[in-house]
Amino acid sequence: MDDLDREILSILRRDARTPYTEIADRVGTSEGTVRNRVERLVEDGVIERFTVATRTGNVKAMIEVSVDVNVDTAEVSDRIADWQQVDFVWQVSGEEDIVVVVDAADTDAVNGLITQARELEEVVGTKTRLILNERVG
Amino acid sequence: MDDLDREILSILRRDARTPYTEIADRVGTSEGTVRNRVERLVEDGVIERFTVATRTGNVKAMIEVSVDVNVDTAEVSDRIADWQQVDFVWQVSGEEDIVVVVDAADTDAVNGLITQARELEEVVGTKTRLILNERVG
DNA sequence: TTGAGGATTACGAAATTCGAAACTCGTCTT
DNA sequence: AAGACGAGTTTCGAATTTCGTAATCCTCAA
Repeated sequence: MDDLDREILSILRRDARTPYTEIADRVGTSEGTVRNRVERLVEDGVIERFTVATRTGNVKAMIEVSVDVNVDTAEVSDRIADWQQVDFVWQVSGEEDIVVVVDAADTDAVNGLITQARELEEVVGTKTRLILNERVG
Repeated sequence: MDDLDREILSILRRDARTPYTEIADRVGTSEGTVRNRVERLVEDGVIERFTVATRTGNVKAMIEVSVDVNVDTAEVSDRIADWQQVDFVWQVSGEEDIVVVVDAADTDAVNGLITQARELEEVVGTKTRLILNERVG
């Protein structure tokens, strides 16, 4: 992981469809080198996957979920991850145990998801933040 | 957003480098249609961007940042987004104002980022959660 | 100096993307 | 009912990108 790798990653984070040829021009090397590097980054697990960031709805939100003690947090996370409109589920340290990032049609839909979470046996509380704006690093 | 769009999206979420030709075969249509659809999805903002999910370090964390009143939160977010190791910066509603998702080499590096945040004039406090596990919806 | 191993570059072939024209199919108008 | 129209789809050749592989370059150690 040298600076060249980091430059390539930063280009791919912003647009993963940038051709190797263009990346090569921008970082001052050859297409083959960019290709080798990207292959190695995937191989090493630095690049977990090529994907698309979507916004199918109009509202994104973080729902911080507290679960009861003696609950299998991983199992609850799995169930939540299956819900439509859920982008990510993180198990986290701190006051709450699970953070759910959702992409919903509107605030009503967010509310529905919160309700759905609170209705789970294992869940003892939720705290929600609307995501007003997103930047990529 | 019909079922065909959703099928295409679900393929791209798993591997955004899947060629149009292959997507077309898998969903039973032509390359041109897949191309038109993807272009429209990007146009409409359903696909925000093509990107790579990375894990350059061993620790991911969320740093919740509170800024002073009368501070331009967007501007602070911009500055933070430029830091190495930062994946996302969200402006959020709720107790804190900004959530920073970072991907760091180790807990020391996370600590460094927290310090860096707290050293900003505008920042009045931070609260950090380690991300122990991530699932995709 | 020489050789080995790894990274980089070069280059032709294969695959993919792209632009644009042709086509399909339902709907509206007369 | 015929014709016109528009949105979406398909087709196809050209341009671009990716891919496989062989040659070259570098650096370090003996």
